[in-house]
Amino acid sequence: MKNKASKDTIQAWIHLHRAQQVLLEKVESALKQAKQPPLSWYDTLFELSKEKKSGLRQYEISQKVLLNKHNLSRLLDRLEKQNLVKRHECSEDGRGNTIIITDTGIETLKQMWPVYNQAIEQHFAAQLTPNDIEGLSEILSKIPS
Amino acid sequence: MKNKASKDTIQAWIHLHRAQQVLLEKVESALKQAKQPPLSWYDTLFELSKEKKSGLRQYEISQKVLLNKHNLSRLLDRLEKQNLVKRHECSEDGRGNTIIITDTGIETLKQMWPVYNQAIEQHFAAQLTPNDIEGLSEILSKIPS
DNA sequence: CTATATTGGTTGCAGTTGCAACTAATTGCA
DNA sequence: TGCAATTAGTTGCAACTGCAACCAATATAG
Repeated sequence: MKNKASKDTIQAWIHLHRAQQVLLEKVESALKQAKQPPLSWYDTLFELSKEKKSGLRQYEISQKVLLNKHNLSRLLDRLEKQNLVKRHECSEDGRGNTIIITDTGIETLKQMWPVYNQAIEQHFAAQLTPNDIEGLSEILSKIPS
Repeated sequence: MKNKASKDTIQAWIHLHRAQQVLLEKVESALKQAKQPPLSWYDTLFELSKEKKSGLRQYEISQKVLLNKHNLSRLLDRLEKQNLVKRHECSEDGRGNTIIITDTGIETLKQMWPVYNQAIEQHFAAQLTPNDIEGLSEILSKIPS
């Protein structure tokens, strides 16, 4: 197996690393400026909104948003304190709980989206051609989770 | 100005976001497993190693590694405590200091690189074709810092 | 059916980050 | 020159993250 990355690879890696760092910073600061919660709240609420009725188990959210269980548990504490989600007892598994988004949670999502969306458009999409975007998507989808 | 991102854009954004999250996690955990310091140390030491003789001012490092000054100052505290860098008084500007990498710092960099390199190769490059890599690089270089 | 291993989730602690306030030196401009 | 504005860097505090230890419930194996 190859284990030494070529010059090109390193270059691409650096660009990826840097682009993501820059973009994340812009998105977070756009959210902050609009007095909205951070991106991680969005990601979590978004996953929950797709299962509005049945909710999700913590380990499911954890996989989807790539947050380890410790931090997710505490993120949910914060979300719950703001009434954005609610922990319900889980009938099939006495250890766990089912997380369900509240109406306030849905509302928050709705308020965050335009800010998030606008930041993506401005700092990401506006810098690229439609072709670039399609290519990027295709290439990056090959990286396994 | 457009401010609403298309479906394709969002898809690409999600892939970018996720790929980077996954890759960063793999690299960090490879470093940790090899008992090496985190990536941010590498980035900083690397920039300093390019100016081994003259060193860099904190604000210069800050721009290069995209770390704000508060955090950089404390990162340097940690590096200095490990004797990887040294803060020298700056003759041209009494407020600032010049950071210079030590031999131990260079050594650390040398030890980290194979681990880092191998992780990039395995989790990133090995998943893509050379064409992908070149394309990715070209596209992402358009995102301004 | 019991003992053990595994899994889902929480908690305490130490380390890191972000923010705001601060000091000190430098620059700019009247 | 002399005073306000800016810049370089540090520090205190609160929030967040990672890690290890932990509890409780379920799955598994003898």
